[in-house]
This record gives sequence, structure tokens and C-alpha cells, in this order.
Amino acid sequence: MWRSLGPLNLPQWEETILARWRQENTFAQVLAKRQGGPLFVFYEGPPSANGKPGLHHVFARTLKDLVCRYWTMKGYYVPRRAGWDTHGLPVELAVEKELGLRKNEIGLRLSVADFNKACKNAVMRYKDAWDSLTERMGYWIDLQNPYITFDASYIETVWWLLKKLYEKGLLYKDYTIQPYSPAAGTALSQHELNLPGAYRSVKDPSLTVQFLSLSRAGVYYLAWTTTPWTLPANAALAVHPDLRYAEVETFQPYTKAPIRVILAESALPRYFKPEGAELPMSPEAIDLATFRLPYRIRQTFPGTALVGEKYEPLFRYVEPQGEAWRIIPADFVTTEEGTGIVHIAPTFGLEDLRAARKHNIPPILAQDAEGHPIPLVDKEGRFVPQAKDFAGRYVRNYTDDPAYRPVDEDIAAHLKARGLVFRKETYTHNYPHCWRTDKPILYYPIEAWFIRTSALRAQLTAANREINWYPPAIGEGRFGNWLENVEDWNLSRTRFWGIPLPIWRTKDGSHEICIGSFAELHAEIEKARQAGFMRFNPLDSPNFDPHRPYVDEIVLCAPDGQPMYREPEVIDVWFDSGAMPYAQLHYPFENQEVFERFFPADFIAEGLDQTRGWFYTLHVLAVALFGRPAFRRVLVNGLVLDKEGNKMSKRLGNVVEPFQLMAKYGADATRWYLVSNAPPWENVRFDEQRLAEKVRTFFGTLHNAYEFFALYARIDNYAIQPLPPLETLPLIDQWLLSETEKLTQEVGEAYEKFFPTQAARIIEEFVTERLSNWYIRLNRRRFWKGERDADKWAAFTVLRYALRRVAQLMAPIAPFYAELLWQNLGEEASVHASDFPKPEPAYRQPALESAMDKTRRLASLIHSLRKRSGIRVRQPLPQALLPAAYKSWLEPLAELLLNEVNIKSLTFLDDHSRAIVYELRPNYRALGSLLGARLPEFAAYLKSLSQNEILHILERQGIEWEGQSFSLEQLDVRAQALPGWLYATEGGLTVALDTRLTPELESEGWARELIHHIQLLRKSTGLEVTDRISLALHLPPMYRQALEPFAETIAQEVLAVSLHWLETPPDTPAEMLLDTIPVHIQIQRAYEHV
RNA sequence: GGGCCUGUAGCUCAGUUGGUUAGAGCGCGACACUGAUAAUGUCGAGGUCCGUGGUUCGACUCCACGCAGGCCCA
Repeated sequence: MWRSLGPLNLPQWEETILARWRQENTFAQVLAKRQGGPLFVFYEGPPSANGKPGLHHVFARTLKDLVCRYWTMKGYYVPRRAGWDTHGLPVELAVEKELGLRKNEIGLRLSVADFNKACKNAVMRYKDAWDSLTERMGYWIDLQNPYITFDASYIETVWWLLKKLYEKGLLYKDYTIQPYSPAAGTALSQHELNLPGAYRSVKDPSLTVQFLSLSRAGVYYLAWTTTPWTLPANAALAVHPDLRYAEVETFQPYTKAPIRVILAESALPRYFKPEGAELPMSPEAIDLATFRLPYRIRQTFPGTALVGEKYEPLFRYVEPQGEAWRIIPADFVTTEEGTGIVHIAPTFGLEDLRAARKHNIPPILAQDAEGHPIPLVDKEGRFVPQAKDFAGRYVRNYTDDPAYRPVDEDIAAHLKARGLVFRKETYTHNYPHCWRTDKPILYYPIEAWFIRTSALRAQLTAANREINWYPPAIGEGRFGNWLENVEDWNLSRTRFWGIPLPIWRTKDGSHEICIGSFAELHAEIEKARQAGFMRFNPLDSPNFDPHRPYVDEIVLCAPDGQPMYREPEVIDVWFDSGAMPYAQLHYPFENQEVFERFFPADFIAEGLDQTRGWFYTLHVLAVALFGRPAFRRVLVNGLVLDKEGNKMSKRLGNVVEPFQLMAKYGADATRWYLVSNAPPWENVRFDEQRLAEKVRTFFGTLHNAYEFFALYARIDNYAIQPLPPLETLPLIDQWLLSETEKLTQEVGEAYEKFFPTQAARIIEEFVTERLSNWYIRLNRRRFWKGERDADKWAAFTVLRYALRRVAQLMAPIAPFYAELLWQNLGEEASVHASDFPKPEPAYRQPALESAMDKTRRLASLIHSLRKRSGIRVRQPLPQALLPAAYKSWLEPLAELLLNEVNIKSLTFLDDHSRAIVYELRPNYRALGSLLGARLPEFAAYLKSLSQNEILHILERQGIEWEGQSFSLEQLDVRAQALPGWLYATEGGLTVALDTRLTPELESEGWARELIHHIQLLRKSTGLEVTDRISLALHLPPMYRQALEPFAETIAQEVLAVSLHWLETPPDTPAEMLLDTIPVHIQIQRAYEHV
């Protein structure tokens, strides 16, 4: 019992506790204990195990763990099941790199089956590292039975979900503009565009071209483009409705013909030098070298005036299926570059496509040999035959043709010849390139499957209001705004390692089927067998793998007898993780009742970067399919940055290795640091020094407190006792109990509102300030004094009570040390199985708390006065003087204060003693609304009052001013000073010190000084603290006389069984007491104390 | 370019519906204690509360416009 653990060594102790938890299966036991309790549903966002876990994972997992531990202690049943995210591009790219493959070689050099096999092996590569991180950091979650997104049962549920969406008309096929590499023949992901080096500075011709208005005779709209090759696909022009536009009379710079043009007013200076307005309106005034043109502004008008106007296209290679070549409004139009009129080519720009769809502008499409609509540029990057002037020309040099001539130049020349180029320049900008072929990418229409999330905006937003976000700003701001502007979700990925789209189509697109279960697929295959498309049914095999390429081999039969082939794409991995609430249970094929109870989640927690990731996909699927949110509360955590505020990355080499950290400082220290440093949603700047500091200041102090307790509990063989009745305890004990309950109350509230940072901080404050620095320090004597009386047992009992409580309160954040402390304080079971303590209101004494608080501040003030006066603490002083008003709260604690600051008595000064100067100020808070602008006047009046007047006011408990009366509550009364004494004031507290020393006081000071020296000697002689000594002293007669009355005290303090005053000084050199008094001290061990 | 977040002492952070003396810890400097001692305590120095305007009797706090950093999206 009460064994010493030695100096703080968290890593070692944690290993011991882990071993115990493992051996006793503590996690399972704790869960089992709560099984009958109310359910608290937690969803684990599945990580991907194809990379090593980092410190940011420790952060996120600490938050998850502590919330789950807290609710468990609160009596809830909180099952926690791990999961793995297994599909997706990062896995594929890693495998490609490893095998030295390119995407377009998959299926050729290596079969899709082998490639996917490699992916499946790769994805769990670091599972062991993840598992050991999880265990080592104390994250309690069921790792034995995780859900895995590549499992067939998981995929079957995803198919079921997709079919549901399909049936609701929320799943559709369309094209969208995506980055595309003609040389590689493949679309590129956003990720590939973000690869370093993808964006390169390139020079392109930039053209300002003229579109002849059909609504205003003889007027041209000026539009600017850096991709002239997209001009044949122009379908509309966009203006900003709120910008002002100007119609300008000027000359065609190249043909010199007088023309009128329209452009944004704020773009004018870019095209017209100011002096042009003064030049004569004649062609001679044109200076092409400096682009100087004479011009006159004819009229200005808002962009809205232009909307709907029509114009003559530059090229008319094909006839659009609808009303193209109109002016539409668009918010993205700016005048920072160009003319404020934007050329819209819906087939070659995503923003263009969106704007065009919004205003029913048809894309400019040709037809291929089979009559299918195609853009004017084919998949190799060449103009189609219909674009007669440029047919077959590559829009960029995709074939490394040394004789390649940029088609942009020819288009420019062509238009220039027709008098439609207003200006031609060279433009340098960053443009993305394909990382495989080094060629510029094309933004190109690609067919894809979408979820019609835009149709769900209202429901998504409404459901979001039911979610409690921590912090709320993310739910309202970042997430809310995202939902309000949500675009349709592009589900398709033209990849291999993912959940295959369960949609089969005929070649002509006339029939399609979306499969929602393996049974359904089995039945469809049976039909196909009858039609002769399939020879056997792969679903007859129990090991059917619903991945590519096996599903690709399945051909189904349309009602009209046509074969149907699977749409070749796999789905976005984010869908996988968003499907987790259903798929982890293989719902609805199994576990229907379980699902009802486990949906929605009470709590999830992930990083801020999941706003558009997991948080979003969970939400979309739940709202689309079940009409309600998938989670009730979400705690968002920020990033873990290095101490300079940079993101941790392998490239910068500033990644912190969590295993090393935990081995060096311990998981608890790491967890505590991450939680207490800043609120979870702020970014953490990780600084190892601060972590080390946290170990010292918090864990070190707490552990010292335990060791202190254990040391004396061991010596005295303390046996656990219930708390004695409150009224029998000394005030300091009552105070600690009151503070303990207050702490319990506040920590509980902090956990309750998902604010663990606050919980950690107030626990720290309690442990270091109240428990260690005040309670233990002031009560040390009670623990080591000789008598084993009730007072001593009370001290042990109260201290143990507080420590035990701290163990419980800190358990969610620092599960290891809490466990250690708990069990060393004599508890058998795990602290995590204990019930989270409820605050005991009967122990609360707010008046005592506040009195003690002020007493501590007074002690501080007195120390500072001593400091100023140069009188050391060992020298007793006669009295401290305080305002009489303090008497009521201070008197009960006077003894504590006097001991702490070594003062003999407190004197309370009556208001009329004239020892105190009062100052009156307005209570601004109370009077602000009442007096308003006259407040400063009133303040000045109060300042002008004499002490007599103030005393009078205090006596009358009020004041009259300008016909209004004010009570003392409306004033701020401050005892400002105690003139004539050494005084100090701070935070409304005032104290003065009487530093007049009497001979008796001085002697006592010497006595204490002497004790101090003897103690030093004991220590340097190597005596045990319990050894008794015989003591011999020699001092000059005058001092000896002064000290003789304290002989007993001295002997007692230094554990001397005898004190002998030497008449003559020994030969040894004298020590100097207070630098002036020569003293000889001889000590000898008398006997060993037992 | 857009949305959101952050900016307070050398560092990490508090600062409660706006209230007149802006706080803590660490670090730094000085001192004390020596029966928690590889501990502990006390004191001190240290601030243009990112900037500029505005609202108000009064702004770290509210508003506007900027600046810097971060995240996400273009």
C-alpha cells in the first residue's frame, strides 16, 4: 500500500498499464459493465492504412477517445468499432509507382486483376503500425472486428445505396469539364493537378476579339481570351450585371475603320490611353506601336442592359441546338484582366459550362460518324473535320512535331484578316500540365455519373441545423455555405481499385439497369445466360469478388434482347466512407434492428479537412436516403503544424514521429499537451519543448503530490477512512473539499460541452495551484508531526479524497496516469469503469473559496512588501494592518495567513481611524445606461470629493448628485492606501505592514536563522530526516542570552534530544549567522528513530 | 478569385452581454525555503491587444476597409 513509484516515468508506467489492460481485457470489461446503459453511438471515420500514422492522427484519436471514455464513465454504453478505408487513387498511385507502371499500361502490361490484387495488398501495409499506435496511445477501439470497405458485404450495401439514389432519380449520367491529357488519353484528377511542377509558366497569345452585335447596329462587343483555339466553340458572352459598361467610338487598329465597341468602364484604361480622348478622331492619330487610339465615350450603362443581346459568332462551323450567341450575366466576370466581357465556351471550361447551363445556352457540338454529338476538338486534341479552316490541326503540340505551328496563331491571323482582332498580345500565366507527358492539359467534356446533390440543397441545409457543431461556426459557416452552394457530386472515377458502378447499359444507351444487391445481379445473370451472353454465373461462387475486372466480365440482357455492359467507372472513395453507417452493418441485408439503434451517430470527430470530405458524404447520403442527418454532434479538430506554423510534411522534414514522442514523454503527456494547449478546432503548433514542460509542470507536480501523500501514509501506515463530518475538519480541509467539488462541477460541464481543453486547464490549475502550492505546502507539518491524532488522519483522508477525484476527472484525457494514480490510491477496479463523479453540493462553500482566494492574494502582497522593505521571511514582524471590512472573511483564516507570512498579528483598522484613504468611482457597468454621456462628469465629481465627504457618504450608504441619488452599489468604493505604513494594493485588496522590530522579535528571527543553519548542517552531515541529534552551541553572550528563551523550540525543530551551550568557542572556525554573528554548531547523531 | 478561421508579453494561450489598472503559464532576472529537496515558494521586468477609420460617455471586445498567417474551394 502507498508504494513509491520513484521519479516520474510515464513511458515505463504506461507500458505496465497497457500490459495489465491487455491481460485483464479491461476495455471489454468496461464495455460489458455499461451494456445495460443508454446507448451512445460513435462512428469511427475510417483511416487509410497505406501510409504511416502521424501526430495529427494522435490528436484526432485523442479527442475521439476522451469523449467516448467520458460518456462511458457517465454510464453510457459506447461501442467503438474500428474501420479501414481501402480504395482510391492514393493507393493506386502508390502501387503504380512501385511497379513502375503508367495508368494506361494497366490492363496491358499488367492485368487489372493483378493490379487490384497489388492494391489490396498495399492498402493494409501499415495496418500493424496503425494498430500499435492505436494501442500505445491508449485509444480504446475494437480493432479485432473492423469494417473494411473492400469487403463484398460492404460493397453490396453501397450498391444498394446507389440503387436507392438511382430510383429516386438522383443518379444520372452527363458530361462535365475535367482536366484531360490528350497525349496520355486520360482524365486527370485534382490530385494530379496539385502535384508539384504541374503548374508551369507558359506564354500564350492573348486576343481581344470583336463580336458584332445584332442588337446594336455597327457595335462590337470586345472579349478577351488566352485560348484562341476555343473561339470556334464560343456559345455566349458573359457580363457582370453590376459592372458599368461603356460604348466607345474609336478605330479598328489594324483596318483603321471607324467602329464602336463595348467593354467594361473600368477596363477602358487597359485599351485606351487617356490622351486618346483628346486626339482628333482621325485614323492618322492611331499609333499601333504604343496602342494609342483616339476614342470618345458615347454612353455608359450597367451590365444588365446588355443581358439578352445577340451577336454574330466569329465562326459558324456547326448550328447549335438552341439559342446560342447571346449575352448572359455571370458573377465571376471581373475587370482585373481583359475587357469585362468573357468569352464562354461550354465545351472547354467548367465555369463556362455551368453558366451556359444556367442560362440555357447550348454547347457548340459537331457530330461524329455515328451521329453522336462531339466537341469541336477530339480526344487526341485535334480539330474535327467540321472546323473546316483548322480541321485536323492539334490545338497544342501533342505529338512533339518539330514543324508544329500553333493553331492559336493561325486563328489570330484568320480573325485579324477579317478585321475582328482588336488587340493581340502575349500572355504569361500558370497553366497545368500533365505530369506524365509534360504537355498542357485540356479542359474537356468527359462523361460521368453524378449524384444530383444540387436538388437536395434545401434538405441538406435544414438537416444541418439539427447537428451540433463544435465549434458552431464551422457548421454555420464553412459547412453551411458549402451546402447552400453545393454542386452535383461527380461520382465517377476512371480507375480500377474502387467500388464498381453497378450500372449496365446497352451500347446505344436505350436501356440501363442499376443493380442493388448480389441476389438481383445473380437473377439478371441468369437471364443473360438464357440469352446466351453468359456461360456461367460467377455469383454462384461463394468467393465472388465484386471488384474489377470480374464485374466487367458480366454482360446482362436488356428487355429488347440487346447486351448490356457495365459502365466502366468505379466510384469516388468518399462515397465508400460516407456509406459507413449502413455498410458496416451490411444493412439492409442484415442487422436491420441494430441499424435502427445505431443511426444516427451521437458523436463523430475528425479534422477540419473533412468538411468537404467525410462530414459531407455522411451528410449527403443520410439526407438523400433517410431525410435526416447521420450524426448529431461533431467535434472538429484543426491541423497539427510544426512550431513555426508550417504544415508537417515529409518534404520539409518536420514530421514528428508519434511513436518516438510517446516513448520519450509518454502517451498521456502527448495527449494532455495536444488537448490543453489550444481548443481542438484551432491548429496546434507542435513544440516539443512545451510538451516537456507540460510533463514537468503538470504531471510532475501531480506525481509529487502523490509521492508526498504516499511517503507519510506509508510511514504512518494510514488506512483508508471515510471523510470525517465536515464541521469537524479544519477550515483548510473544508476549503480543499469545496474546491474539489467545484472542480468536479466545472470539469463535468467542460466535458459536457465538448470542450476538453477547458477541462484540462482547470484540472491543471487545481493540481498545481490549489492542491500542491497551497494545500500541501501549508499542511506539511500535519503529515509529519509526531502524534497520530484525528487531525493527521483527517489530512490524509482529505488529501487522498482530492487526489482520487483528480484521477477520475483526468481519466478521459490521460487514461494511463489516471489509472496508475487511482489504483495506487487503493482502488481495485479500473478508473475507467468508475462512475464519473457528481459534485457534492453539501461540500461547497463559495464564501470560503472566495475568502481563501483573497487570503492567498494578501499573502502575496505581504511577500511583496517584505521584499520591498528588505526584511527576510524568517524575521517575524509584529502586525499587518487591514481595512476593517476584511474582518468578517479574513478572521477565520488569520492563523493560516500569519504562519504563511511570519507575522504576529492582524490589526483591522476602523474606517474612521484615518489610516485608510478611500477612493470613489462610478460603477461604470451599473451607471453606463443611466448616465450615458454624463458619466465622465460624475466621475470627475466623485474624484473631487474630500476624505471627510467620502466617509460621510459611506456612512449614509448613498450620495446625491444633480438631484439624483445613488446607492453604494452604483459606486465603486476602493480602499486605496494606508498612508504612513508600508502598504500595497492590488485588485481591490490593500494591506500595510508594521515593520517595527522589538528585541523579542529580533531574537525570534535569530532563532529561526539558527534553526535554518542547523538544518543545513544536518543535511550536509548526511543524517536521515528522522535521526535525533545531540546539539552543542556557542554564541557571543549577548546573542546566547537572546536565544535562550527559544532553546526548546530550537531543539524541537531540529530533533535535538539535548542542547548544550558551550562556554568557550571550539577550535573550529565559526559560521556566520546573518553575516555578522559568529556561531559554532556541533551535532551528533543521538540514536536512530524508528 | 471565393468561403471560413486566426492575429493579445520573447513563446503557448485566457480575456465571460462593451465598463476605465488587459491576465496566466513557460522562458528571463532577482530572492527565499531546505522535513515534497533530481523538489518548492515569492517577487520583478516584459504589451501600439495586427493596422486604419467608424459607432459609443467608454472599444482588446461591435461595424467597415485593409495587412499577415492557415484551411478548404476555384
